[in-house]
Formats: sequence, structure tokens, C-alpha cells
Amino acid sequence: MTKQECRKAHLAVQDTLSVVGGKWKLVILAILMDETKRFKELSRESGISPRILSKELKDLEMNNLVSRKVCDTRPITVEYAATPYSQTLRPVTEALHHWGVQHREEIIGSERSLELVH
Amino acid sequence: MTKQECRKAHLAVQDTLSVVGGKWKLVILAILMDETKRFKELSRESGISPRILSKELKDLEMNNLVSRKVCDTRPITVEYAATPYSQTLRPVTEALHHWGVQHREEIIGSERSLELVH
DNA sequence: GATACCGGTAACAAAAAGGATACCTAGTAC
DNA sequence: GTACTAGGTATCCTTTTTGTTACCGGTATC
Repeated sequence: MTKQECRKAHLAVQDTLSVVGGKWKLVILAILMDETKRFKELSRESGISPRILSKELKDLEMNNLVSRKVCDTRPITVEYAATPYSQTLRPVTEALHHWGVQHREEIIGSERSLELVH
Repeated sequence: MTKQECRKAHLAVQDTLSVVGGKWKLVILAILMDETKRFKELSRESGISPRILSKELKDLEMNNLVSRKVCDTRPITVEYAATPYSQTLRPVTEALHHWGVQHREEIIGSERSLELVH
């Protein structure tokens, strides 16, 4: 790999992170890829406060990664879903998920169990 | 998938992000997986200022994802390398890299080329 | 009428990240 | 002695990100 190519390689990683980086976007996508959720369901389940969630969903919507559908129920509900395009991110979320599981096993038993999310 | 399992699934993603989340860690790993680098090389190539780079490398070292080796040269140099354990993250960085390339193609030609990292 | 649920926002606070510059120790070259 | 290399650290400051709480307007339920 030349230096040019290497530079390109890590720029591609940065590209991706500029879209789905940050603390929550990939978590939200992982949830929505499993099933569509309403706003407050999503807020409760992920533990993200409404203000942040609202912003993150807008960002994701702008990048065509989630869709927003207002349902004519009483009271009105809003369904967020992973878009077809977001399915192209599945290898990413799956790799993160898989590594998380494996890393947790790696750490449990070692003297570092404290570092885990509860 | 039950709700229990779904909750577990996105917690695993959070576990991973708690270790390699943030703006730089995966970029650094992507570079080091390609080849070992010295501190200032890494700083120049990634564009990370020494203060931040130093902190990020310490975090990664603590999680056994990079190794630090002081070389007895004049002047002394320090080599950072990806550890064997960090190789388990390769599917993650590869997925990010691949998506970045593909997403860039998706956007070029559309009216959104402005959103890319240069 | 009081209460609760819905999606979402306003106002504010705290924390994390990023950036600029100078500096330190130790060596090597002029 | 001066200037340069290298790996960082210290200080200060600005920007970005994240979080907390309360609240709105509309509807349904007790």
C-alpha cells in the first residue's frame, strides 16, 4: 500500500465517522434495524434524552438513514424506521455488535470487569 | 428477537463504542493496522494535535489495542503499533472503510458533495 | 376537572473535544 | 553557543457535544 492509498484508507474511515460517529447514531441504528420504534419508545429504550434523540434523528434523516412517518392515531404517533440505504451499514453495526460481545467475554474474568456498560 | 435480546444487542454496540468510540481512536487504529508509526509521524499523518494524540494513545494502550516501544536511537524514537488483540477489530475498521468508500461514491454526483471530508 | 400520554422544543448547564503556543530533556550538527 | 531533531507535557482558550429539566398543545381517560 502506498502512502497515498493509506491516506485514502483512513480518510474513508473518517468519512464514515462523520456520518455515523458520535455517541448515539450507531446505537440508534442498531435498534431501528431490529424494529421500527416510536419517539418515546426509542428514548426510553436507548436512554437518550429527548433533546439529543431529536437532534440525532434529524441528522440521520438528512443522510437518508432513518425515515419518519407520522401516523394518524390518537394521540398522533411517529414511527422511525431504518431505511433501505441504512441496510448498507449492517456490516458496520454487526461488526460492532460482535466485537462488543467478544470483548465483554474477554474482560469478564480478567480484573477489569468494572469497565463495562451496565 | 425478544426485548431482552434486543437490549443486549445494542448494549454490545455501546460496549464497543465505549472503547473505540470518539473521533479518533478508530482512525488511529486504521493507520496503525497498516503500519507502525512514530509519534510525530502519526500526528502529521492524521492531523491530530500532540495533546489529543497523546491522550488517545494512552487510552488505546490501556485497552491493549496499541503497543508502545521506545527505541534506543539518537534521538530516542517511540514506535506505536497495533497489537495482536487489535486485530480482532479489523472487521470493524474494514466495515467502516468499505462503507466510507461506497458512501463517498453515493454522494459524488448527487448534489451533496459538500458533506465530504477533504 | 385532574391526570396521563404523545412528539418535540426552550433554556440552561456541564463535559468533552479541539486548537495554539510554549516549554522540557536529551542528543546531534554546525 | 546556536539550532535542529524527537517525544511528549503544560497552560490557556474556544468550540462542540451531551445532558437535565421543564414545558407546550392536543387528545383521551378517570
